[in-house]
Amino acid sequence: MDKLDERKLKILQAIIRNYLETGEPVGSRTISKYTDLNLSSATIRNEMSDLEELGYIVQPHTSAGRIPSDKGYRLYVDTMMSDKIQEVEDMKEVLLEKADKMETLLKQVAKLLAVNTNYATMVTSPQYRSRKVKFIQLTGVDEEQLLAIIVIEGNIVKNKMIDLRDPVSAEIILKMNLILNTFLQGLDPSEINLQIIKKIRDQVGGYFDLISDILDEITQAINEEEDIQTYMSGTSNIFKYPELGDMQKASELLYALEDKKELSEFIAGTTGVADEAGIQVYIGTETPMEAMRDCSVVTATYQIEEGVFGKVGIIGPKRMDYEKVVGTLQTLITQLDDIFKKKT
Amino acid sequence: MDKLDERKLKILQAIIRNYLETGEPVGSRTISKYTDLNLSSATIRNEMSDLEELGYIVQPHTSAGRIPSDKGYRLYVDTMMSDKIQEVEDMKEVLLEKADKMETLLKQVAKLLAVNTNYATMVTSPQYRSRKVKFIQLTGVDEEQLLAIIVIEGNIVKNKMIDLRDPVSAEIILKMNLILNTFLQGLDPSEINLQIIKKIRDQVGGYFDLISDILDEITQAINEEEDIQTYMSGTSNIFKYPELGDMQKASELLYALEDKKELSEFIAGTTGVADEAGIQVYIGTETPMEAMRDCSVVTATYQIEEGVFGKVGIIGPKRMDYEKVVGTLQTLITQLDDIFKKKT
DNA sequence: GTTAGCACTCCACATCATCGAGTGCTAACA
DNA sequence: TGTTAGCACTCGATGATGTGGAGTGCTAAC
Repeated sequence: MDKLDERKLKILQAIIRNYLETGEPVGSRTISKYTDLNLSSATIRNEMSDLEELGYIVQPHTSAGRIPSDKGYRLYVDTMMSDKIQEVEDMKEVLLEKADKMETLLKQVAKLLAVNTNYATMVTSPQYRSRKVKFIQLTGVDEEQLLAIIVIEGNIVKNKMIDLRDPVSAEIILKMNLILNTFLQGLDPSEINLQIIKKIRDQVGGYFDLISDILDEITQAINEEEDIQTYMSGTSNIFKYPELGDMQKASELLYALEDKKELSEFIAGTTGVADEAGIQVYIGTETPMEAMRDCSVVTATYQIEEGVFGKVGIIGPKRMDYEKVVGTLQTLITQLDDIFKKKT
Repeated sequence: MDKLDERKLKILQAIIRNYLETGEPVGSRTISKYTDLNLSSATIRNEMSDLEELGYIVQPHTSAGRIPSDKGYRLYVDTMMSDKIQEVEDMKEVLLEKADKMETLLKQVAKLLAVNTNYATMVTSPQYRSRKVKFIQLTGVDEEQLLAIIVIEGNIVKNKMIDLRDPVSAEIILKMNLILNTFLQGLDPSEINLQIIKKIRDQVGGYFDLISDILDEITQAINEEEDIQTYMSGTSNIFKYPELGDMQKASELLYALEDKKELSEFIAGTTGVADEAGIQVYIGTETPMEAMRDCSVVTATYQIEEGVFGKVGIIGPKRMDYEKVVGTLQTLITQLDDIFKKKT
């Protein structure tokens, strides 16, 4: 039913392109000149009337030009976007310079993207699927404290300080190290059950309180909500787009962006992989967040290693430059891949 | 020269109080009714005229009421603020619940403050003055990687992964541990010089490359810009205050807030302790940041232990409720103190 | 099927008048 | 000398009004 003929497609594309650039409703005369169709404005008007009836464009009010509807944008990003390869400056170098630490790297990514695109960006820290203990190390720091280092599969390192009720000798610590590693290696938290705890206790012989403390801390460290951090940047960019910029909307939107929880859940949860590069586009009401009804969100997935991945999201007005955003994300993901591969 | 008599003070106070509440210029008639001075509006007008001449209040335009100037606010917070003790709900419990980790705790603090005050808040992570190595531990993770754990005075734990060019035996690792600790304990990075490196090398005998790698990572870990994190919350609150809320100003301000670097430098650098509780108030142009000329900033210092402290800042409109903010910060600081004391 | 022409719509913008809060000043009063 | 009532004046905020222009839809001619 929605079959659009060649000409309608061309006109729709022209409308969208133009609107993306100017942000103002586009009229029939503009299109008549803008395209190479050599049609008069009147003809265009007829076609536009059809396109409106089909729901691809809307009129903000009678006697204004047309702007794309969500449906129109959708068609555009799905089928009409030109794959112009982005000549984004090589981001890798900028990134590597600062890549001493994952956290810094991700912050840097968010910032870089924000500066490059002029939209708001967010990056979530990688989520680790596996939570198997790879390695545990207890070390006496001083008389009162024990440092527990837990390495989880994927080389995530966690440390916990454990308060000692009574001093513990170096031998005991060594012994515990051995025993803990023997029993816990390769387990994930759900597998650390009473039986295992009992075995450990038997082996150590005594120090019940201490063992409980230690095991508590270890399981806590592993489970630790794998604090999906979200790093944002460029939120103030939304002021650059008048259609988001009236007090009301801007404040709502910023408020929503600030509530990182909901947002990151949405972005992290964008599982359906739409695109070979894992890039997904959400237009207007396609996002689950009310405050974003006038926005579009583009997400991408970066992967650190098998099963360890995080998300990158760009939030902008519906009339965002999808080509550029998608292109930039593509190169970014590629370059991140390179970085992580080298690091491993 | 600026001696204000009792009556002028009372009037100024009334003006400020009123303006803090309403946010609108206050006229003479209002004051005449609002105060218990029993003076007619005409008299008030004369006094107001004087106050204006002295620079404590200004008129946005002829035939509008007066609003306090920065100087007026300053006088107010310095001498006229009532010390009404804030009956802030006990924040301790809320905080302790989540206080498993410093980072989470601080984020929580920022959020709590933002919700409580309806202003924008920021919290900087504690800064450690001393950088002395307390303790180093190398552990082989697998054939290719070595985990270095560095504990710095104040029990800051850092870890670094070190790629191994060739496998290293457990004995060697043990030996290195011993040697590294012998030579590096109690030193800060500036003291790790060539001489010491040479000594270490001599002792280990061989493994030159590895030792360089390890020492590199260690010094890097210690120096690591002690990433003064800043956690912000409630930035969208600024929309609640119309005087900050016009596009232009709001966007500037948000932009400035986003540039955490400058902001946190300012807030972290607020060294002069003005108040017995370490609370400082910056009004309007007293802040070093241009974008904040219409804002006030209140900062406080929390201390974790001797020499380890961080900052809390509240950013709001000049007509912020100073009493409440200062009060809230005071209780917050007290409660944080309690929390940290208990933890130690 | 396409186009020129035309009446019509509606927003954006500027102009204008009005209203009211608040001032400064003067003159009278205690 | 300090206080007050009265009054003219200022100036922003608000709303009504008018005008111009961009753009549409429709009709009739090509």
